Amino acid sequence: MKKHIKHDPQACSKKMLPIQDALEILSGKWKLPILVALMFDVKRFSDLSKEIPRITDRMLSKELKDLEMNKLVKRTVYDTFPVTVEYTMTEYGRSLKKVIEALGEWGEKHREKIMSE
Amino acid sequence: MKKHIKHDPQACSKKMLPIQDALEILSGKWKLPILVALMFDVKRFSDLSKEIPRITDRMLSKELKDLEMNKLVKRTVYDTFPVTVEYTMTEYGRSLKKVIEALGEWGEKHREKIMSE
DNA sequence: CAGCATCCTCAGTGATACTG
DNA sequence: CAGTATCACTGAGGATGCTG
Repeated sequence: MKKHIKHDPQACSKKMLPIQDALEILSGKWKLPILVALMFDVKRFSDLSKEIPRITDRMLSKELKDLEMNKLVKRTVYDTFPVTVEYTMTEYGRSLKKVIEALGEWGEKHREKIMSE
Repeated sequence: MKKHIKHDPQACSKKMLPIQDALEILSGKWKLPILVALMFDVKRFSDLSKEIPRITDRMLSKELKDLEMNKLVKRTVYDTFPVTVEYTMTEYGRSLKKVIEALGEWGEKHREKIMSE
């Protein structure tokens, strides 16, 4: 029933934009590792650098800026010498957890599916 | 309480791989538009080409191959002249719908959040 | 310590023309 | 119709060295 309904591709495109926003925010090689690293603890720049294998300072800096712009991560500067900077996942950032879990669960099943040929 | 629990970054990395698999499968400029186009209807190559603005044949072909490799899409060739090829979303492909919806819902809220500054 | 500036490489994508 | 072949371009990301 209702097979005659026409699915407007334009309407679909409107739905697509937020999906692509979300994908873009998680896209790139380092966003997820950084978010995971900040999921449980506040970390400093050098902590993240050590904890995330092979990331360069340049990329860490750039990705943290992106995440900060999207309000997923908060940057706090302390007036010490040399300066200390702490990165925290915001409460809003934690709202991504559900999405990430959904991705993870599907990915898990996908691994099984593909491995079993 | 339980603040003293140490969160093993190695354990986290293991969790991360399937998440990144899922992200990779949806990554790129055209995967989502193609999946959306096939969500409700079987389509032929030229249908998809028309329906997805600005996609080139080259990319359409490549992305369809990727999706087929991941068993999200099925390719059926009909022995007509010239040949006819149909692309269908598999049942398995539909299992992505929940994930995509999760992304979409978060993306929706994110738009509001960012727009409201 | 927490980055930035510079230069470089390459995978992803686009443009165009061609084919079974 | 349903692609493939070829070339060209761009931007993500890497390497290295420098700085407040």
